[in-house]
Amino acid sequence: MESIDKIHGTFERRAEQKDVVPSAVIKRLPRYHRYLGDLLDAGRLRISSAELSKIMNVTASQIRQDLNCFGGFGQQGYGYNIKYLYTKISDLLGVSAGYNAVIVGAGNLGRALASTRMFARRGVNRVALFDIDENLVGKEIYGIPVMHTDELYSFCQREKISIGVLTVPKTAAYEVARTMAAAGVKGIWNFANMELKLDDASVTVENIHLGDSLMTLCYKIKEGEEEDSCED
Amino acid sequence: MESIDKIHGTFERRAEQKDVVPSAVIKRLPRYHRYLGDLLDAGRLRISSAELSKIMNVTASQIRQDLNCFGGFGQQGYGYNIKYLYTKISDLLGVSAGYNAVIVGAGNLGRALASTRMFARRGVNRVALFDIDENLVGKEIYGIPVMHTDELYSFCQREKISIGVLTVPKTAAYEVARTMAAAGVKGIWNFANMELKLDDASVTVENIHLGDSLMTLCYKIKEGEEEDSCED
DNA sequence: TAGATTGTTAATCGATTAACAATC
DNA sequence: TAGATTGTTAATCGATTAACAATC
Repeated sequence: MESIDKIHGTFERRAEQKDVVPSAVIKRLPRYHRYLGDLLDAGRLRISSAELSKIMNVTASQIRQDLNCFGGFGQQGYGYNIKYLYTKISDLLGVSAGYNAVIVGAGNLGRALASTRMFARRGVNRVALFDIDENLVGKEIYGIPVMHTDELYSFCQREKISIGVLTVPKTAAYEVARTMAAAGVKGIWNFANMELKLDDASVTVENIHLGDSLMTLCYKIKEGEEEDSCED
Repeated sequence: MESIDKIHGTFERRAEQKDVVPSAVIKRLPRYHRYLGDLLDAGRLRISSAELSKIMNVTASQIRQDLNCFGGFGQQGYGYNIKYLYTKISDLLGVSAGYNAVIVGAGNLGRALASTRMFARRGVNRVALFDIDENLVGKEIYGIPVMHTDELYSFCQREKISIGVLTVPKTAAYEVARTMAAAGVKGIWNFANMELKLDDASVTVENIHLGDSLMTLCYKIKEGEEEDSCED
């Protein structure tokens, strides 16, 4: 049995965030979170930077450097307590903030997102779907009520919605986004295939560009083909 | 009227790819492609690195540096010919290779992807959907035939499929991926919410982690909130 | 205590920006 | 020609890796 209490005491004392966290580190946090979650599911209690580096295909040095931006999470001679580390990264990423989200656009994509456990796993509550299709309004999809987009503004205000998921066609994206921003929504997750720019600096936009990813895949395939033929 | 012929002659002479293209540049290419496409749609003929830098929110220096990795695309005193640049980047990214793709998993996500013009715009042909649901097999979704997953292997072999889009549940992902790899598929676009690792080095995997993006959004929201309260 | 493994400094590497000569 | 703007070099900045003393 591990002496977890003792270790935690040590952790708590030292855990202080450094001045500025490099953006390169922030970008890697979700991936750490994912792998630590898997290790936790597998029943693992602790891990060294060396072992984690093998699993994640990065250098052990980078892992230690990264995790140290937020204060001493590890313990010399022992490694990292997985549960503790997972919780700390969750906190850092705002997973435990319990944000409320609405999904605007109940088409295939909106429904695909609504159906997953992605939100719940990250502490985000999907409280409603919105659409302009009268056939859908009033129904439930995967247990989530569908409301008319006309009600979006008042609903977001009333229910303290922090996250708006945008799965409407490009043409409607700006209007919906501005409505949500005006109603106090703090983050927009934009799937509308365009770079959404809002004047309101208090609203964060995360643009998803699946097309870019598809192009990167094409590039890599093409690269592979060229390498094959480079036999001189 | 622009003297495009003369400029193109010059371009062709100089357009030689440098030794190694930094991965940071490759990552940015799809974004250049997107913006140049928009400019093209807007009927623009040419653009300077200075103007493009304003639109794209990057430095003009970076644009010139990036585009120069592939040879001289621009012309001093003139700028860049948008059409020419767009075509060149398309070629670099493999858009003009005309790859064939199948989508495996005809659920909400598979259908959402099938319905978009994303593939066509990037020169990728969606030739078939695959599912194990007998109610769907034999039907068409958005004009694309749905076939049974049992036929996946022989179909990919016969129809020279280069890209496999994976929108099946996590549990089925590895089996489907290995089937496709064995049938000669060169790239797998993986939406199965897990890091797919294949032994076959000739197959490229592009993992989509929407959850990571959602977490990044949560982080940014949390950041914004903290800034507000930092008024000392 | 001895072994293991972190935290942290210093060295290296790569990416970005600035500046300007080349040239259209 | 004069003005504009690239291509390219050099300077700066940030991120990664290596190494090892600190310490559990």
